[in-house]
Amino acid sequence: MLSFTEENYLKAIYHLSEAGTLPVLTNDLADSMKTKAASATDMVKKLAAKKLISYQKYYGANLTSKGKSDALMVIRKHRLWETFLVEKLGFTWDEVHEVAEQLEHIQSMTLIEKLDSFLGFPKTDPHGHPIPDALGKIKEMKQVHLSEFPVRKKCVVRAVKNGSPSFLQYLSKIGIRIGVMLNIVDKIDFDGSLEISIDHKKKIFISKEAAENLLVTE
Amino acid sequence: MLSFTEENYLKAIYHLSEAGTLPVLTNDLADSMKTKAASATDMVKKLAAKKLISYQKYYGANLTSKGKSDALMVIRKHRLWETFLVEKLGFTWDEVHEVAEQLEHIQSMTLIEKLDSFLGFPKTDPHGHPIPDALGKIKEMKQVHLSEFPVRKKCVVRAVKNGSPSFLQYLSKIGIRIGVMLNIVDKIDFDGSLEISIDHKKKIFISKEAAENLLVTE
DNA sequence: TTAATAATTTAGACTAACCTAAAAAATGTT
DNA sequence: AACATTTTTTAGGTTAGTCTAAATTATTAA
Ligand SMILES: [Mn+2]
Ligand SMILES: [Mn+2]
Ligand SMILES: [Mn+2]
Ligand SMILES: [Mn+2]
Repeated sequence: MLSFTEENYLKAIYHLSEAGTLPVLTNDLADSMKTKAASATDMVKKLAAKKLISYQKYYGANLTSKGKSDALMVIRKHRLWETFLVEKLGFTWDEVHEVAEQLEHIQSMTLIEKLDSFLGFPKTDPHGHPIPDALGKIKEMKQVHLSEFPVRKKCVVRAVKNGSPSFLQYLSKIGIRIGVMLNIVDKIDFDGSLEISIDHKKKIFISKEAAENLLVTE
Repeated sequence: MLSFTEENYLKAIYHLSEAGTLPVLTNDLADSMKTKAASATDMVKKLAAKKLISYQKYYGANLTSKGKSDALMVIRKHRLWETFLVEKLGFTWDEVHEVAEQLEHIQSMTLIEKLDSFLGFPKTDPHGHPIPDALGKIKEMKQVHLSEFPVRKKCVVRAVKNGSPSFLQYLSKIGIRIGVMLNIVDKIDFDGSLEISIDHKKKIFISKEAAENLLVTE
């Protein structure tokens, strides 16, 4: 059985290999875990000994298929709990991540399957992120960053990329939620900021950085 | 902030001082924590340094008022989660304890208050045990062991004393649940076993030990 | 009231996860 | 190709929680 820490490292390696390039480098892993490179080295050695990653000195780490499915199970739990907190307990989407970081480590298959059923087998979490199924299969969605979307063509917000509380609170404040319809009215060359309309109603300017953290589809 | 282990020790000290005589002795604490006396000694020293218990060498430990309220908060969480598992997720009463042992350590006051509200502010958990309120106040119930109850006088099952899965499964099998009406038809002098009727219907014999672990009221 | 027994504490050691500082390897630059 | 810089690993140490074995204190019995 894995410790909380081992589970957190596996999840971090998964997310880093999703985002960046393979293999996952020690310094990136240490940053992501808010720890030091020496500690990350200790842990990758341990995970490699458990065959959850393949690891070569000075080269980096890659999840094995066992490691990947363990990581996906932690992510499944995290996202199901976030969904529970929002849908059933009335948390807002900016409050749930921290609590889910703890709940994702509860050890009980029965619990997570019953929770999934209680929630009606949701496909995505409150941030629009896909929830892996009981077998660890995750449905990749072909979404594009709002910053790359064409001007004057309506799109729907599907997910946030950066899920930090401050970004989520900002989105709530300006009326952007999952499912909302956007339209890029104008793109400002100077700084890459966008003038957008939200649900055909109010127009507002958002920064390039904000637009890069919104995932949309047609 | 307390570690999982510290919380578990505090809870054990609370339950031992509830059940037995004060102060709580090292060996009893070690047994209850399924560890060794030397480890229990280490921990009582630490808890005493944190002013959660008073402790004198060779004498034993008593909770301070801070220690008691911390213990009661863990118990509140444990019992609310057990209630959630049974009421909302469809667990049976013999399955929930182990999972609640993990869930009781999740750190979030907001979470537990929202959970309480979601459950409709339950007063007791699935085993009939009282749930401390948000201030740590616990409502003591004047219940009596079925083994001490008079013959041929109807009573209602309010709680189980021993909550082990095997006892709970046995109770389910013979149709004893919280709220069921019992009547002692006969008391067997030989071994203290009881012949009882359940809900005015079927009659059955139960052992003295079983009767000592059922709490009833008139 | 002394001796035997039981309970408790101390001593010393282990593991997981972390740290800092130093050494080694890889990478970049002239 | 040689040197400088960055990245990564190793060495050695810390803390929380555990253990076994030995020492100490308390309790019971002769
Ligand atoms: Mn999250
Ligand atoms: Mn999420
Ligand atoms: Mn329980
Ligand atoms: Mn209970």
